[in-house]
Amino acid sequence: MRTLTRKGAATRQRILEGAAAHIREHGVAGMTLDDVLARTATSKSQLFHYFPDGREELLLAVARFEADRVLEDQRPQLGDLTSWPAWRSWRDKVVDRYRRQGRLCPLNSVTSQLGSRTPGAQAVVTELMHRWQAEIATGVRHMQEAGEIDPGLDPDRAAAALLAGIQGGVLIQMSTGETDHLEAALDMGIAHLRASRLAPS
Amino acid sequence: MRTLTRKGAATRQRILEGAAAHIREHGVAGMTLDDVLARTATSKSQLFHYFPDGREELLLAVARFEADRVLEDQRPQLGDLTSWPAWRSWRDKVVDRYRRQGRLCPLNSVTSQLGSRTPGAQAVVTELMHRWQAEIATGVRHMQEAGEIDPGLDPDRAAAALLAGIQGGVLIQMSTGETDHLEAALDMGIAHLRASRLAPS
DNA sequence: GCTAGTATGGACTAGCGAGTCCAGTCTGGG
DNA sequence: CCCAGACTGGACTCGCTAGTCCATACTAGC
Repeated sequence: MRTLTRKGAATRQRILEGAAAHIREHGVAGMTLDDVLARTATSKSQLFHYFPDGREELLLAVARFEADRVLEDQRPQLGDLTSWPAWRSWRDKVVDRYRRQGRLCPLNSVTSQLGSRTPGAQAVVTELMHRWQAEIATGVRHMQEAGEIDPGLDPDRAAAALLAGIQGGVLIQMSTGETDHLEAALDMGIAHLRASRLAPS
Repeated sequence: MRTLTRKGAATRQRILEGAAAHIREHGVAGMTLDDVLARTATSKSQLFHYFPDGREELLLAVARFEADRVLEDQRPQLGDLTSWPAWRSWRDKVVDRYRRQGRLCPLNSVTSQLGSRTPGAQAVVTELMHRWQAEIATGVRHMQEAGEIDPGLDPDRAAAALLAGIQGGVLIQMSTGETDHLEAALDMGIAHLRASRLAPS
């Protein structure tokens, strides 16, 4: 696997995306290597050729793949939180994204499977959270500069709280199937930011 | 298993608690039936005697066991959210509980393992969330009656948002090991309630 | 202290699924 | 056109683990 030909890269990608798709449908526990092979019309030797450490390496690759999608799916809104309508638009996009995704969260599934053993999975999630939080915080700072949010409010902490609300909303959705909590958390978080200018907390 | 003698009930309980303990330490994926047997000094036949459906039934029982603990661990504060210091005290208790628990969340672990297959696991979590949210909402109503929270605010929705923040904070803690997000979410949620009287959102 | 039902021990099975291996095919640079 | 190295097919091993089975030991009510 030192060098990949075009054909090889394509096969590797096919396996990766096939695994990701299967996990989105059946969860990690419901994914066997043979499932992926059948679905992607590949063979054992190919899988182990491109992912020498087997299942674990594949799962980690899927985690990275899914983590990248998360922020991308929020663009361009996430990077442009410069007005209240923009915040609203972002909020709607987040809700919509997770409503579409349904009850299974690939990332949560993967990380809770790989668990604490491998540092890799945790690292992927941690980095995702940091980047996500940073982008929200940037939005908060924009609004502070525009005089729309109390300048005394800590942008990182506000972003942390908002992010936690999103995560929890999605988590609850996985059990209930409803996005009520996600929406409530986002709305309350944003409402708090808007209100801060009037009544600093 | 129609009737249990005292001895039988004790054995069943030992198995259940042993499984719960093992899961808290190693996660569901890291739990095999033999692990539980070794740990609880019981035999296969006993396990299947008390949990005829085997692993799945045991896991479900553990889920119920853990779900019960969650709310109990927040008492008496959770049931007495009648003043701002009481809210603060509850907030501290929640943070402390999850800080102690560390990076592994048994419930999340179990449900994401049992996954969507069995309706049981989802039901356990859903019911826990409902009860939790209801208790928070009751606290909000108390404060509204005391004139400490804007009466125009929807208590259930506020409780939903706060609950989502908690869940997300805990989820993030599972990756990062830090309770920062949990604390930020709780603090922001409560701050928003307090501020609502001054500046209704 | 009899006996019906409960509790327990532990060997055994069966099947799944990850990972190995080797033999054969393709590809691209020289 | 040649050959080193990338790519592919698929049979095979092997460990692990859930679940079964039967023989035995206990217990409680009568």
